[in-house]
Amino acid sequence: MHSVAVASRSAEHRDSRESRNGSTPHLDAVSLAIIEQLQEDGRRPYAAIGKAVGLSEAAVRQRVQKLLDQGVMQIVAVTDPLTVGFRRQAMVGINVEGDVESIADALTAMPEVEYVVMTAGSFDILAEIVCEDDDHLLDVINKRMRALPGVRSTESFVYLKLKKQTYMWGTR
Amino acid sequence: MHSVAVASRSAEHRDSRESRNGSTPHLDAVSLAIIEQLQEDGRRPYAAIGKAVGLSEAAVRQRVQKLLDQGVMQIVAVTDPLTVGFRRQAMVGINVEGDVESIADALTAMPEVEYVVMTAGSFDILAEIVCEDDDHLLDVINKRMRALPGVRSTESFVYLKLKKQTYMWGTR
DNA sequence: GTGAGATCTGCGGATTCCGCAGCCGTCACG
DNA sequence: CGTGACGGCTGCGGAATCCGCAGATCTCAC
Repeated sequence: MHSVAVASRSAEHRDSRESRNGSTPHLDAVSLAIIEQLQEDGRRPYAAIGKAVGLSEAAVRQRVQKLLDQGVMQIVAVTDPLTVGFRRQAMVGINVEGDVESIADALTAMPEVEYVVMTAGSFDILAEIVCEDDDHLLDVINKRMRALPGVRSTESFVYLKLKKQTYMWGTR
Repeated sequence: MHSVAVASRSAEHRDSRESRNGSTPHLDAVSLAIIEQLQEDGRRPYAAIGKAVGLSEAAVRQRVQKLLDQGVMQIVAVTDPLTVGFRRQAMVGINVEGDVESIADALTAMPEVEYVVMTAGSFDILAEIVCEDDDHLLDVINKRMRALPGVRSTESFVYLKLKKQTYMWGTR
């Protein structure tokens, strides 16, 4: 059993070395498994996770802490904003002239903007907005987003009903 | 101090009664505050939350359990899928003829679909897809989504870079 | 007014969290 | 080849947390 543990550990090292091609800080199979456990239940005890992935409780704790520190993962409560008092949400498609990334950064700085992604297709950027009411939504879109220099046009999709929202990738 | 606690409790009751107009199961100020605490840190101890919102540890535990059971909130680990090995993501705008909700339900049943929302605007539905590679993405969009009866057209926005992803509404 | 229901509190006992020391690999360097 | 630094895992206690339960209080309905 001891030799098995050693073998699996060196295998992980091989994995982490191979996956160091991208800019993102590696991620071996064990950390993946830990993340999957926490995607099922963000409060699952470290000992239970350790049993599931074949690691001691302390090792799981150290890895989780590292993943959090590195920003690879965050453990949070998520809700349907509509049930929490945010009446108006919208996805906004944006076309940009000039530097797309600087516009995206400007959007990122807005607290009402929950989600910003650069895309290929008929929009350069998609941004999700969460507001308390129509006035607030209108203000953000027309006064603040369209006022950014370089924003050529925007198209809004106001949310009527949220049907699905999961965070289970890797768990299927 | 005892009378103060009683007063605040009856105030909460008033809140919950007022907010019972929507179809969603109420949500008083204390539960809101608990959710905010867990949005900052999903593993925060119940006692610490209780101190912050003015409730005993056991009461916080009962409320959190209830919020989870009711599906109002979930405590999970969230990551940037790109760092976890899912190379291709896309937002897909969909136009529907006939019953929009049944199409949305069909999309919800697909494991690759992370996010489904019914919208007003030039799309009836927005769906976010998370896939491992281009083949997988192509398969989901062309073979499965466009094959649904009632789907008139789709437009895809492949993700190039995720710039922001937060879950802090209510905490600002 | 009386009982059902919901929610909060307080309290042990079991479980979990957390820091620390020690061990064992790998790697770099002389 | 040896040696020292470093990262990661284990095991171990003590402190903190979790969890179920019984009792109290308030509301609501009949």
